[in-house]
Amino acid sequence: MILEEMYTRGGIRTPNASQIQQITAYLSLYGKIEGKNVFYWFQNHKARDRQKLRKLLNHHHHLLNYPDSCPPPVLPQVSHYSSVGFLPQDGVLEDASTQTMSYTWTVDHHLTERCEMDKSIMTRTYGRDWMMMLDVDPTSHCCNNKPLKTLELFPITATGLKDEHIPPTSTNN
Amino acid sequence: MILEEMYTRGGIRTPNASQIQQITAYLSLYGKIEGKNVFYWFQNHKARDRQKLRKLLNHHHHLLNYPDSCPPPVLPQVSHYSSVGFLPQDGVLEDASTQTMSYTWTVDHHLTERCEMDKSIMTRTYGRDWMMMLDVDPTSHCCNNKPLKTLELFPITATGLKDEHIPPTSTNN
DNA sequence: TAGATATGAATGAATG
DNA sequence: CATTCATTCATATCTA
Repeated sequence: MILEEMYTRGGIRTPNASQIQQITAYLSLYGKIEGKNVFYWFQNHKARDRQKLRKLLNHHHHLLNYPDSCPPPVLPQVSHYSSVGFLPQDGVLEDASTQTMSYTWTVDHHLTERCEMDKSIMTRTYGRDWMMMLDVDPTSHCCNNKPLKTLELFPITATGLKDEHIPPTSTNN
Repeated sequence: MILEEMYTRGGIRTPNASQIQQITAYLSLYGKIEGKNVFYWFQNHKARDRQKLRKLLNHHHHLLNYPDSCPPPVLPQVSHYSSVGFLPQDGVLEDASTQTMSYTWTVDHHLTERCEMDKSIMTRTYGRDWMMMLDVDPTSHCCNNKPLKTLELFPITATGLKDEHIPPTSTNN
């Protein structure tokens, strides 16, 4: 948590030897620790942080450039469901959203079929980072042949629980 | 990320069966997924969130009750080092010279200076030599012959280093 | 429910 | 800095 603070609030990304020494000295108050630990921590943290960001930007990129050519690899236009009551903790999701959401997804799905260069684009833009590719389910890239039956799945029936093997659903909320 | 959005921005913590179904249906656009996956995701996320918070609060508790009887279990008052130039990415870290935290750092600085035989070199090299410096624990290796004054500032009793042991004692729930 | 075990994710440690 | 590899964690899951 301390390092996290230094990283996030302090903005430290690549501490130099001197900084590492001091940080190490400070942290050693809590237990055995070496400079390399601190070094690796920052290196890993920065890398994974950046990776996360890139992933995000990549998806954002898709949304901006192919808003209706394929389903967003990750984030489904927040504006969509948020304005449709998708996010609200409550049960708005239950009724009202069903229709609207269905609509959105339907659209996405329709357009899905045209997205084939998706991967190539990704590769072209972030070729070196294949790790990002793992985000997309290979079996259903963005153009899987899943029928647009999503809508039909919505008719939610409380009974569906068992079928899904959903563990004890604390019906609270 | 979609789930994260729902959790954070949407405030969804414990989706009910119905919600889970819809979320699952939506996510299924990206690949194979079952309701239980969504269910578990929220369970995990919430649990981890709670745990993180608990830990944080616990530390704060320590800080508030034993401000000078033991080393700060976690965060060394952000406000302090942030206003003292502790965090800044640059090298401001070097000239720590202020209040509370400063003490620690000032002392640390002194200490680090003693074990600085090849520090300057690596600072420039940034190669294998650079890492070598990090391999040693500043408090126990090159400077272990000199009692850490820092410790005196934080009267650490015996192995107070690991008071952090907070096993999954999920007393509640 | 309390163990025992399997497993995905996170993260430390390296390597080139 | 991108990747890889090994552990650790925290469940998910199964069983008595």
